[in-house]
Amino acid sequence: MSVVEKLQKSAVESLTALFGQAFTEKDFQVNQTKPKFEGDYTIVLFSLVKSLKLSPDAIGTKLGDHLVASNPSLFTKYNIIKGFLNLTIADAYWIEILSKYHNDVCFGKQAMNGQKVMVEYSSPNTNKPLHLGHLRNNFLGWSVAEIFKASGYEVIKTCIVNDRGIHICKSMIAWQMFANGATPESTNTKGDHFVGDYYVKFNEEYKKQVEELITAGKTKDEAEKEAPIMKATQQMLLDWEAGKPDVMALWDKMNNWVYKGFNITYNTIGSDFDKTYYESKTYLLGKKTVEQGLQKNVFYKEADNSVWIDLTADGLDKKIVQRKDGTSVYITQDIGLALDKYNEYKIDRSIYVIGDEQNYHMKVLKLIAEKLQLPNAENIYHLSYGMVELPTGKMKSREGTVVDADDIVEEMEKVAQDKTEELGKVKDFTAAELTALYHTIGLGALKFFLLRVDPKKKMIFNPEESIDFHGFTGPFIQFNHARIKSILRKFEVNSQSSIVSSESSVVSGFLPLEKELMVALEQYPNVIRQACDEMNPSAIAIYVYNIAKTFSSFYTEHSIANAETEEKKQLRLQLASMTANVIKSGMHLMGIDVPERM
RNA sequence: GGUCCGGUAGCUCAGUUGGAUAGAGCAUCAGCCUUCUAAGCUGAGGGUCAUUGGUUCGAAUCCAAUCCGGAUCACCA
Repeated sequence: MSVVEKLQKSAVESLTALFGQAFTEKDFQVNQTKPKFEGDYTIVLFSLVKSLKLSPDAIGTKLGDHLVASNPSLFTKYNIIKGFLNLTIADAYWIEILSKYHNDVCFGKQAMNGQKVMVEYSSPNTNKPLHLGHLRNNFLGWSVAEIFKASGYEVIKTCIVNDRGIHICKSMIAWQMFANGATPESTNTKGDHFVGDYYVKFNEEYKKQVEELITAGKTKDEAEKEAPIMKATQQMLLDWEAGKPDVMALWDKMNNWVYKGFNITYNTIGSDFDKTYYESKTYLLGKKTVEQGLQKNVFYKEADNSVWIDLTADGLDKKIVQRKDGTSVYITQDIGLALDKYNEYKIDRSIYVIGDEQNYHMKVLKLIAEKLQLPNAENIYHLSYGMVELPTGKMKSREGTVVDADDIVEEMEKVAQDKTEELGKVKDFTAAELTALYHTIGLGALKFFLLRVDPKKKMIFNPEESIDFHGFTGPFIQFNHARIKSILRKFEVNSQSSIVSSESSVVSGFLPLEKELMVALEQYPNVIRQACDEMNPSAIAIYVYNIAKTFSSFYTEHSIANAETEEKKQLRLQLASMTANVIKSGMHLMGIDVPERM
């Protein structure tokens, strides 16, 4: 039980004993006491005034007296200022609860809750490499999955690969036209970039052909429809759906190039999946669900044989779920996939990490799933995140303003290298150790940058200024971890060392910064719970930063090695050790490693 | 036009179910390395919380209207 929970429980008991009516913890609010006032936690008294018909001060005095008298081991004193009851928690209680928490939480001993959650993220297209927006998706999905794990869920990470459709055919056509048999190997190009280049070439050629046709007197619409390269692409899509062997072989070959490239990127950024779905397989499930929907009268058929659902009663529109030629559309594939996911894993919750541009689509998906009465339809959840934009607006591939994932990772590692060399603190590292360190710092900076913002909000990335390594950043936190580790090495404290016992004489009187650190450390489990409830890694990012910042102030103002007494030194070593553990654990939840030295 | 999301310091962002004098980082300015790693610490300046009205002991937070910005409303995925 956390300090706040304990306080709430005590206050409920005291109020009930004092006033003879039933109270719950919802009848009053508990906040952390603002630094300018004395105390650790504050009960806001205003909400009790009406039901008790007493002044805030009168309630506060009675409650404060009763709390201190009945829980002497928990509260030492109180004060009341303008309707706020500020309570001071006993020093010994901090030691006690921290020592318990030190064993429970820091080393991942969370009990499983028996629930299974699936997190789908990444969802790449196989016609172009990953960009900055994908990175936000990947980091978010991975982190949310880890936060679920830390909260006791069994987690299945999945990826749906969008490996079919007209856009894939564009790359294929362009390769046939312009490559002369070139391959990633022959050109020494990463597979996904290689294929992406042909996607770009397609668009260039298409644009050229359209302009030629317009010059020849066609309208824009006609030109766009009649451009030979577009016609060839549409024919290829039909051939693909018909399973024409040479088209299938080319498709297979080019997709494998892309997968090879993706795997390198995923490996670099630390994304991994327990299960990968391919749209080329799941789209076939569409037809079956449509038939079932027709039988249940959830869907209806138009005269031209196309199949629809009417969602106007739910405030949405009519949506097509199957074309008149019998082929399935986007939404139908997703329904099949949702069913498939459940059938295979019997999941309790299904999370989709997808950009907010698809809010409408996901709303429709969930609604249809519910109307079809698919198992667990109500537990489908769209974890919607905002787009990553440039200061000039959205990233546009046509204008060449897309920030490539591989490029940005490499750039961050380079910045980490420059900075590290400049500081010259790890000159004894081997080349391999240095490479690993640059990767840890560079990728850490990038991940922290993308995860520290509330997922729901769109965010702005300025490629002109590289990501900062100072202040509210990954490297700052990593730096503080390395600093602590340096001290712990010196005094041979390992992370398992037990905390100062509560009987020790050291427990009387903490410095403000010592207390601040303890209060913050104690909150870690609550922060994980909150991050899990909200599916929001930024709660972790903000928390871990605050811990690191508090430690940094502490470190500068007070010496650990030369503490006033041996007991103080032991206490500070323990606090430092726990801080390092919490930093490491919290950063891990965001997929960020912390170095021992930097 | 319908629906949804957003607007907090020059910039990027926090701000718990309404609570005390709205907070960080970057940038700017002034200090701090003989002492556990200065990727650091301390301090200063910087705000009409888009606007207006309402709800109440109390509103950045809840409600309504307005203004501005974005997303979406395909037999594309």
